[in-house]
Amino acid sequence: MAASTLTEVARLAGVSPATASRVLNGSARKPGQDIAERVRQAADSLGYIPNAQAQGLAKSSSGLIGLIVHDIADPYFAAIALGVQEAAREQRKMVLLATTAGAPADEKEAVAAFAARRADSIVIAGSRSSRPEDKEGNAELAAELDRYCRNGGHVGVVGHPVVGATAAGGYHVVTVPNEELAASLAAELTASQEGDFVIIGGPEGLFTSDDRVRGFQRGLAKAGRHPAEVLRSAFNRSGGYEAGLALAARIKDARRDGSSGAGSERAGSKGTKRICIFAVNDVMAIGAAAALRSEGLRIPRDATIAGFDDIETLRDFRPALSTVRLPLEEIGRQATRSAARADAGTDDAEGATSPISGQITLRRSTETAA
Amino acid sequence: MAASTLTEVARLAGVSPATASRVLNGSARKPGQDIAERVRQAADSLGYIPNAQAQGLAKSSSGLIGLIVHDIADPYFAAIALGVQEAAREQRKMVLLATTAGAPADEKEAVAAFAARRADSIVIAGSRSSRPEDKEGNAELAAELDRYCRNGGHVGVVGHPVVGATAAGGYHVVTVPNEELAASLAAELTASQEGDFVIIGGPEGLFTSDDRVRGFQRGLAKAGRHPAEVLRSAFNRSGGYEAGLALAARIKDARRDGSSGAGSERAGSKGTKRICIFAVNDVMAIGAAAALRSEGLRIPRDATIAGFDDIETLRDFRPALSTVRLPLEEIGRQATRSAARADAGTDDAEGATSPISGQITLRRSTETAA
DNA sequence: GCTGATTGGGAAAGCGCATTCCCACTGCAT
DNA sequence: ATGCAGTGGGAATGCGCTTTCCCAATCAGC
Repeated sequence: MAASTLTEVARLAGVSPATASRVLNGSARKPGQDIAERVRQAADSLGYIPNAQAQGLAKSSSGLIGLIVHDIADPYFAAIALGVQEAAREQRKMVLLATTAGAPADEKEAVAAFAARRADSIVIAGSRSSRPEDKEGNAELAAELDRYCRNGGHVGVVGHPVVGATAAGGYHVVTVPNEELAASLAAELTASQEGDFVIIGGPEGLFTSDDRVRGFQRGLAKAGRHPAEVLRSAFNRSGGYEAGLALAARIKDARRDGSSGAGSERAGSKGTKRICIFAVNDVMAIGAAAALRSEGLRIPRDATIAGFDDIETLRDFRPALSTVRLPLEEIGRQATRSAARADAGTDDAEGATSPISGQITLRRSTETAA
Repeated sequence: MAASTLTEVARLAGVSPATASRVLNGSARKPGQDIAERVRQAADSLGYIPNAQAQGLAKSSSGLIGLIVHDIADPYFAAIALGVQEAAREQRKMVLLATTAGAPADEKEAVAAFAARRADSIVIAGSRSSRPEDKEGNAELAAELDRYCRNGGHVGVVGHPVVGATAAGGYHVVTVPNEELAASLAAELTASQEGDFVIIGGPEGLFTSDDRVRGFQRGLAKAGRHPAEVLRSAFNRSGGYEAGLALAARIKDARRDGSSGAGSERAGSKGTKRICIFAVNDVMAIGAAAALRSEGLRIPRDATIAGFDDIETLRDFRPALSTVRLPLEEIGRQATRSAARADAGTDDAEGATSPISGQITLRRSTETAA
């Protein structure tokens, strides 16, 4: 038994397909009460479900929102995805998910697939990169996105504008003040941290990471500190772990070198106060913390550490992680809404979404009292 | 500029749409080399992207896989989603995501939406429930799923069969041996835990939760322990937290009552050894642990605790959580594959996926040495 | 009671593609 | 030279729906 069609419903109700269509799927013209009733009854006696593909073809709009993330299992993206999902629901649309591991080539492919499905809008989360090896991929991605926009699509971008995008009206970026927030974080930290700062960053060229690094350095400079050394590794937990391992070795070395003095200074003498680590995201921070711990170092005793994002699942981590809270769900919602609003032709200035802001959240991992 | 169509490409290449279709989208008939080349050039000079909706309409298959989860931000579901995503990619399909908070009514709606989009298969993760208030919703959900199956759809179910499903060939359940694993966990725990066991479960009627509770009790019984008391609360972190708060109070009371004796016994005398808490999933366990900690209790000193799932993001939690490792990604993959295989008409017995198994993983949170 | 405006329903033309059917042509064997 | 299978391309149909256009019937206004 194949799914029943509008025509069957119409026949059963004794009306034309046109009329059936008008009553079942909101049309401007409302058929008479009696007829409408007949059609409706016929419809659910047959268990009629409209074929969205056909509807889409006819109306040329699909009710689909494409979402591109690096990794849906990463809580950062999962939170954004939840927001997107909610916004989609408001618009009575469904979301098509693509995970790309951040590879521009895959992202391009995803965009093409979304375009093929005539997604009404697409939301692209996850940092763009400007790494040389991604250059070509980025260009293709931008071209694909541009084409999508020129064909009437709208894309909501989380964070940074897409590199090389030229289609004017199609892009709607939700700006996340990564740099400012990182600067503020640095400012607050300098108040309590006496030792040197070290930054664990993602690969160079990853915008989100670069912004946060830059902001943090700026904050340090403003506070009269010298710039932090920057360790680069993968933008995930294991990246953080690796960097953490390197730092652990260094901390231990420093301690050994200076261990001649009395035991009053906890992290060696020689002017080397306890270092403060800033990892550009929470997941990396957790990885780094795990590495330190595995090397017998304790936080905040032997080193302090701060992250970024304030991932909900990680809030129960101990010592509680100092970080910058970002309204991830809201970010996802806004990206989705802004793209949709433009899609609907509503004036973008009207009901513009409030700018994203974050909140410095100092917790145990950077306490210096102990 | 609207997206270009097959017809335009054909015209530019000087061939008929039929031929263009044959060369651009794999058909049984392969046009000649020269013509194929002409068409392909025309296609990408126009930036042609096939309209998947139209293709779907014509072929009546959409290349879509519907995925239903309770909450994509829950790491459990996120991990499954990742597996589904991977399997979808193998099949060159895209996944449509729906989050339903576990409400059968929403799930029914999601199924209908998937059916409307003619999803080739749908994967439904997240525990079904048999709670009385969900009864009606469940029936409707089952009806909707049945209808979807009768219309040729295939559904992959994670965990428990859908209640009330009658369509024979359409369902493919990936069985997770929750009960057995919980029993094994109990068995292993009884070896080291001397005190009473307490179970923090989800709402009664949630299959996953019920299975784990039942299995755990069975394991206890087998080891000659008396059944654990079962505390019920929400199947998420805050549920665990609440229950944890209640337990904390109880532990403190017990300790106060028996605090007359010498300080050698850590958790009061009076025969009340330190209790062992089994939370039916990791997230709840973390919540409970947080509650205990907030009440000044320490794990495993004042109480031990174990979870279930071995959520990756939670592995860095300290004390490390004893739990049961479940191959969540693999579960997602299998659910997706089994539904797809049936869809493709491949013999299901052939290349049948290996049964899911878990692994008891004891860590610090249940250590009794300290 | 007649005209013009309005309403309410149906017929039909696509939306973009796959696919079946048909036809012209080639190459081979007879 | 003639017939045949085989090959490669095009015409046409239909997937299920929306929407424009058209037409009959109703209503108001004079």
